Amino acid sequence: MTATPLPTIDDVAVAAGVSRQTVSNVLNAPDIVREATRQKVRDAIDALGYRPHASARRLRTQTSSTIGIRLGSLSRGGVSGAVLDRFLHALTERADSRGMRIMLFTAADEAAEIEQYRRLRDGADVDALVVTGTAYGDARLDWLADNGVPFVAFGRPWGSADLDDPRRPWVDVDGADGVRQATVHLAGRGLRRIGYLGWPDGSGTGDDRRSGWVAAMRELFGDDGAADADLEALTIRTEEGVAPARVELERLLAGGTELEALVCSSDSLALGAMMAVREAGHPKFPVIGFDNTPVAGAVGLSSVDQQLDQVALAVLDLLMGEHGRRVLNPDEIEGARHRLVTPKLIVRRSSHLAPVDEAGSTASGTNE
Amino acid sequence: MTATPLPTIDDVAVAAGVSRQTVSNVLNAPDIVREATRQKVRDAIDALGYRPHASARRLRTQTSSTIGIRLGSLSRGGVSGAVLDRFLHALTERADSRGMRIMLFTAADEAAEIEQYRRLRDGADVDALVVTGTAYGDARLDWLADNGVPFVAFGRPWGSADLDDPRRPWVDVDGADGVRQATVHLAGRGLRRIGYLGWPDGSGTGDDRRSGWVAAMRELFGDDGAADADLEALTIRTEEGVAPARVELERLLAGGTELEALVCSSDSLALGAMMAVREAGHPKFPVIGFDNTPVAGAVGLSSVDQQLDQVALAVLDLLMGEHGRRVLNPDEIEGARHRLVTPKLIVRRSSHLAPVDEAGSTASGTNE
DNA sequence: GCGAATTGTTTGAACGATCAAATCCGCGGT
DNA sequence: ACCGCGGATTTGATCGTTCAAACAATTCGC
Repeated sequence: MTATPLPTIDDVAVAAGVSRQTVSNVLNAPDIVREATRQKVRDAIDALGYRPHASARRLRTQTSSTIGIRLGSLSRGGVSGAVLDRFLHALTERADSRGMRIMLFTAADEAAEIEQYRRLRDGADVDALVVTGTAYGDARLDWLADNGVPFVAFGRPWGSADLDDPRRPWVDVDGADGVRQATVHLAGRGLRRIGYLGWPDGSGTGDDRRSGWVAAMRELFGDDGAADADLEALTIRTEEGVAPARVELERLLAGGTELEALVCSSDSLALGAMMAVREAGHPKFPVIGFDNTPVAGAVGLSSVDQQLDQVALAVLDLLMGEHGRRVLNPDEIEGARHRLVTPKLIVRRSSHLAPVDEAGSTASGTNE
Repeated sequence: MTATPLPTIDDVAVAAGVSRQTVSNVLNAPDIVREATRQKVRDAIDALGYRPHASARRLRTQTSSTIGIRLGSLSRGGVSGAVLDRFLHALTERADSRGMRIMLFTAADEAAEIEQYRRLRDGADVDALVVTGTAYGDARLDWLADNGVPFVAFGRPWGSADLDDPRRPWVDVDGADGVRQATVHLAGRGLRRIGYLGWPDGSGTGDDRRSGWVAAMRELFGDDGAADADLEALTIRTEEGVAPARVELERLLAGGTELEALVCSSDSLALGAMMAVREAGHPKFPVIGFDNTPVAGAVGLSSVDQQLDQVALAVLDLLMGEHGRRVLNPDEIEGARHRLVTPKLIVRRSSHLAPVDEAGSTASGTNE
């Protein structure tokens, strides 16, 4: 009843009447072995149910076919935590189709994360790492670049002097464009006083998103309606989270406002805002979020989708080349070392929490 | 500029003036090496920055210190998909503290999943697997049990004749108890006609949850108020999802109902119900969900939390023993081969979407 | 038809660790 | 002194694979 030992490459070799190496070649370089032999070996492989032992191969090739990614701590959950989770799904699927696997790890802080990088690298556990949640002057990217560990950041390395630095490859979502799409969409419905609800200045992502709104407003209404002062008046800043957004909007509504619609830098903020305006008796006040989290779908909130599948695809392209099946060394690279993915506005029309349609009609407008 | 080769155990041995094996012992069985030698070796390890090569160790020990888990396809996302994601977080953290890593994989269907199991097992990629989303007569569990692959299911193997079958270890959340807690909580606020909104009969999880409500109603109101017929009348069944729940409740409300509160088998259903009753002008109608997803927190929906961290802990206990640091063979086990985790009701009091407090007071009631 | 190039296959060595058995060492007992 | 004993340390073998070089079998050019 004890498990039978798994067949090794030698068992296959004997069964097929060839040598070890020939079996190995059938698996790794089929084109250099003669057709007849190849078939003979394949039959033996099938007959024995042979599978190469991954660890042995890794030891020999010094490669793991594995990509590591940190799964942040539970605490940081929140509504937006879902973005990382969905990225993870997409990455796992895309990686699988390239013969790669995803390994998770955790770390309490930046230092611990770098320590994990070191362990994973030294133990040859991973061929490359995916870094998320990049911040100004990210020490993790420096460490990885300095130590020659292949990686790609999801999120621009904002602090870096040169975004084109080939040593710091990245993929990011064009937040500015997403917010621009949302703004243009609202303007297309005849709205003019479109506000922006975002985070305090200083976060790369936040500033980028707001810039899309600023650009759209200028483009749409020119300098008369969208002078700096006007835009500043239409901007609301608050910390991330449903509650902060709601409190902030309640205060604003209490004081009276001319706002006609709101574009937000996250679904959390959008949801908080929606709850506040709804409470204040404006059932049709349009709000658009960012991230297209499940929550948005559930409550019918229009939102900008990050196209995480495209992001995952781009990450792998950067790590492995267009069609490669192994991670490339930093010096084997060619072409651009970064990719900006264009997000997509998802328009929803739930009439209960955020009806964005004009006067009861269910007419025109994109929908998914 | 090319990466310096990593130090091996031999380098350390030379530096410390001892043999390979002694270095190995310092790492794996420190107690059998003399104190003085141990320190000498430790110093050498630090000086060289040595880390054991994981693949080499795995090849020799035929062990991978890795647990595999399937990450379902993107499509099945929805609000409840978040449960798996949060479990994954918890599992990763708990596993890390036991020296284990989590490896992800995907599979389109059950057959493909079993094929992946085979690949992972044969390649010695994983020591054990965690199976989620168990269904009646789950072929995956049969395969794993038959092939002697260590695993634990998250979710009871409902179809199995014998839930105590030691060959099919499982961990699950006591859904019945969770729903019971929710029901008792509502009754404690003076409500009597507490309805149940759940899925169609036939799903193990769904039937289990409803049974908790049935038990609580009987216990609370005896046979007079909670005869089978009464309970049936208070039960609403619909497919999973926000929209189905909402439609169903709208229909119910249109026809008039005596319902005073609602306990639901998922947050999605609860959210749909909440939207419907709110729309119908019952801002204080209490609703309680299940799963405690981020959405629930965001909209202030009371919900039953699955205590996924406890689930993760139990999974590892079952796989590795109480304090072990390696996965045990199915025959090394002792004690119960399953664990039922008691969930915890999280009471929220957002007054906007589901105010459950009595007449404006913010008084008694547990909160987290 | 013979050496040279070409193609296909085999052989020894290595990857970096752990296991199992052998060796070394100090010490107490007769 | 000698033997035996037990703990500390070392030595040889091994895990399953791929690399690099050697070897065998064809084909090619003239």
